[in-house]
Amino acid sequence: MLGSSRFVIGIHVLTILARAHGRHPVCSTFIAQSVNTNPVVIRRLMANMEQHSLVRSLAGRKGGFILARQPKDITLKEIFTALEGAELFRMHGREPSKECPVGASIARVVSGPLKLAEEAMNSALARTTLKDLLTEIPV
Amino acid sequence: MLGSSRFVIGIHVLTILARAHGRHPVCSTFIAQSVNTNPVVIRRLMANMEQHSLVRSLAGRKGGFILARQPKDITLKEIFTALEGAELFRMHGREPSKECPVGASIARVVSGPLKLAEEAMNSALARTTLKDLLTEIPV
DNA sequence: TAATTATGTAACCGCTGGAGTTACGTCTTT
DNA sequence: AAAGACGTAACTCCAGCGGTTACATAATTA
Repeated sequence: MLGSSRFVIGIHVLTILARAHGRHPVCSTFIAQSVNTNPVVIRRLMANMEQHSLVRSLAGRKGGFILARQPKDITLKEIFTALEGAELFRMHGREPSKECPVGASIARVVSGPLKLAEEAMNSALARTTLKDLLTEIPV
Repeated sequence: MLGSSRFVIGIHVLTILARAHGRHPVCSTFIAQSVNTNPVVIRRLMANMEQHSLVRSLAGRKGGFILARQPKDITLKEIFTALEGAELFRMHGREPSKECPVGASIARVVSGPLKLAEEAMNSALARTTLKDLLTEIPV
């Protein structure tokens, strides 16, 4: 299982922004109430998502967050990459023994199949956009 | 990223067993040296893998672990399921607010796409067997 | 211009889970 | 009966996530 719930929270947050898209910014306090967490937690997520050009922040009174792009152009894959990082599989904590033929080559041997699996997951995530999710949520 | 390195360690361990397949059991101490960890860590992994019929343990002197099936019939998908559990994505830690339309429906809306992504990853992992990995490791 | 209300971020705390280790009971072979 | 293997409990250490408070900074607006 993933180490954190940042991905699902990120989808939640961006779906809220998609609902307000083109109308008004949404502040971290409002979002935090929907997610049932602290506003600072939301702002920390937003920092990552702003770096990946998913959202923009507007400072000052009447500020908040808005989508940086159209809901139809933002996919779950991008959200995942922004919040969970590129690496899906955690490798050995300590270096395996180079004395053992398996230990010496396992990292290389395993990298191909794991990369394919990661790409398969990313491709699936890329098929869903925020707009897709929005259509399933009542107005 | 995944919460643990149990999956990659599991692949490592089973590859060692595949190399000895049909010849002799391998003890947890030997495996632990290759993985560079403690024998107990290995035995704990093995408990899960035995439950999923990937390995069998032989007690007593000259005991150890052997594959429960042929290397060509054990896929990375099974190893993943045995060691990381079925759930790939971690959901909200606290329940979202039901007052907000997004909070009230996000879990349901997101479940479909996430399940597809998980299945895509599993399908990719199912395409690699222990035998495939073995052919890439020097004798 | 001053009050209000946002974000940005540091700092700290508590909890959980993975991983490492020791210890010991049990089982099978020799 | 001794040796050497697994099974498992119990303990520790540590990293990372998530929650919280606090405060500097920025932009609106009365």
